[in-house]
Amino acid sequence: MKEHTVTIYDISEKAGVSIATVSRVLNNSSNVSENTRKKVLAAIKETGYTPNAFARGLGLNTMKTIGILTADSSDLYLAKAIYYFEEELRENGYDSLLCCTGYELKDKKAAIDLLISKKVDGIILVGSHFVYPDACDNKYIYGASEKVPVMLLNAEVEGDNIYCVSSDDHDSVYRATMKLVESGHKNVLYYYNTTSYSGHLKERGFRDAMKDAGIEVTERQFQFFDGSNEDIHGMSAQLEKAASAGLKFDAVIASDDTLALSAVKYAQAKGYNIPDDFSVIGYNNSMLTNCCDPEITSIDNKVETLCKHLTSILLGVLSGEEMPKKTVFKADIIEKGTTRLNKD
Amino acid sequence: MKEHTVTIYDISEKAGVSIATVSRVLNNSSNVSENTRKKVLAAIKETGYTPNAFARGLGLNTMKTIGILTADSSDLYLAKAIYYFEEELRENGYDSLLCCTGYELKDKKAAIDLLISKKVDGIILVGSHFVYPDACDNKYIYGASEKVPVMLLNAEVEGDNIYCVSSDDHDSVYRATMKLVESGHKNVLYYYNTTSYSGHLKERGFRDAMKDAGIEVTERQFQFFDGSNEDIHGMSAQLEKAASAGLKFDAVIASDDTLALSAVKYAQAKGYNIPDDFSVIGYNNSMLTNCCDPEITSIDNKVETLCKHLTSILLGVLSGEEMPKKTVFKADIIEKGTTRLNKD
DNA sequence: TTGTAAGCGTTATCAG
DNA sequence: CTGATAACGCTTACAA
Repeated sequence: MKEHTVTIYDISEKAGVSIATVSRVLNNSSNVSENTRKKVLAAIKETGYTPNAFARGLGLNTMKTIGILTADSSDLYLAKAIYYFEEELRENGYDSLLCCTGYELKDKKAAIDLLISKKVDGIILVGSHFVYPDACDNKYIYGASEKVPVMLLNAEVEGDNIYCVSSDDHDSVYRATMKLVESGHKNVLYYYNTTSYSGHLKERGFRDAMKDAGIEVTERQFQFFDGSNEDIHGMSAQLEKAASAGLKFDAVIASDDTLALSAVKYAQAKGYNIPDDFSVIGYNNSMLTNCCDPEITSIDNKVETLCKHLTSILLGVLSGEEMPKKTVFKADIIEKGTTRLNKD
Repeated sequence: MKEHTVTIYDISEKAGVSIATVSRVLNNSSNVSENTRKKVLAAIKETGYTPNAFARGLGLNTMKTIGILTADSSDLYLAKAIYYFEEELRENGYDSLLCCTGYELKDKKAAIDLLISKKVDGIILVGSHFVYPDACDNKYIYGASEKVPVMLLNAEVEGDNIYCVSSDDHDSVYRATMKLVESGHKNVLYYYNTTSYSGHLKERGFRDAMKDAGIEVTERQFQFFDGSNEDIHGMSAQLEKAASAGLKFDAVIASDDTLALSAVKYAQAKGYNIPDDFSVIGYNNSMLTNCCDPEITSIDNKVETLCKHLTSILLGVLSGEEMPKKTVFKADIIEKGTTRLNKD
């Protein structure tokens, strides 16, 4: 008794109609008499028939799938973004093909090619790591955009069929730095772990604020942490090392909540009183900010808002509408226990 | 000038061979003369041709895709698991279709149906939430297993074409509880936030350990937190409330690191000295355990190991091999600063 | 309102 | 070693 997967032919036979009619009821297509529709639906229910997605894909040239690329789906921030994308897309009938690429350019290229060969309808690049300072390294994005719309979260690339949604990182770090300075901090350390596009913007924000505040900065104030995203120990240790090498700082502004948390741990190990002796500002306003005591003041770049907007733009593009190529949101500074910022 | 996507016919024409031959070189199939192979490859390179995945899927009845279901891809633990799955699968030529279902049964059913209708080659259910105490609620898993192999991470269901990989949650909590008791703790509170399959095992482990230690437990010692996974505040508040209602406890064993972290915050707010007055053990040994001071002793259930094993079992099943239906790993107790456990 | 038939782009089975 | 040709299961003009 060979298992015969039920096809549209079986249904047509059982219902006593042609396959075209079956297809019509399947697609809620125009003009099917209530009577035959019922017959067909009955046959479908009886057999448990489901249309073959490949055949359908072949005919329609789409399987309603969006490729989501991210360096690391287990990163707190990226994971959140993926979550929102997946949710929004599915609510609109699209599935998500996920690719975690790591941080190597060649792996990103490979993943994007693979997604395109699998005929995704669009591609979302989650996180600023996909855009490189050297324009040449961004060619692969243009390549992809020739085939399908490419959406960037927290990054910016100009081009046909490329759409960007981001948070104004320069502005938010600028404002945060200013507040720190205005509340009396002279020696602010900038602690970062990414040299991506948005990473540069953040750093720029810091530099510009210091400049506008008339405070000289030295390169030692810029601490780059080059290790795992989860290595809180290592992060604290680096601050400790910098301090014992003579670097003075009474505040840290971090490009990421993890770094901020490590700064809190560092300061507490030193016996500093937060926020009186020492201030910290993080980035992303993730749950990590609530994990220590006092809780961490952090920049909230509203990932949910960004993701929902990005998705709606993508859906618009896919249905042929004209959509904005670039959308920028302002971030909020969420003040908690690691700062005492004078004014608003 | 209409854009004509290049097909196998174009290649066959350009190379002066039949489409069958093109297909053969495409699939490294047997017996193609070196000469014609070259011609075909040249034509392919010249045109930038890529095979149409849908057509291929139609013929082969697979697009080498695995459906990954999880309640919440932004949960720290689940996100890690997804990361490992995706990585392992892609290295073996499979893509991952991700579905975040939330915690509602009906949404899980819908998602699984959708994945099957998209013709995935297998399904991975990530996290114990997919298995319900009431067997009736697990029918949907059997339904899926009739179509494709179903893999469960941290859950157990017996059935054809269903494979389970898990960590021995009962054992690990049992051992952790015992250590706590042996190191002098009489009033251990069990703090949990899930009633899933593995949740029950953990609780069982706690109960059995207490029983074997000859310590009576009251139901008040079992605190269930029914809120967001990220609501550290709420979690601490619940402990505070229980305490002020007269519940005495000098240790917390948590079903999750988040809860453990909230216990640390609670104890520190109370001014307790950890680990001298108060001990805490978490679960998952996630980065959260390193976020506070002292750092949290936690049960490491080796998610990476589990995921890699699960994937290799799935791959085995897909290639027709006989594979173990149930694989259980022992967890480790990683002792850090929130406990002082006497012996090993 | 319904049916017929022509694709969609592969793979696989035969012959040659 | 290579070429016809029949699936694969569905959508969609075009006819009726």
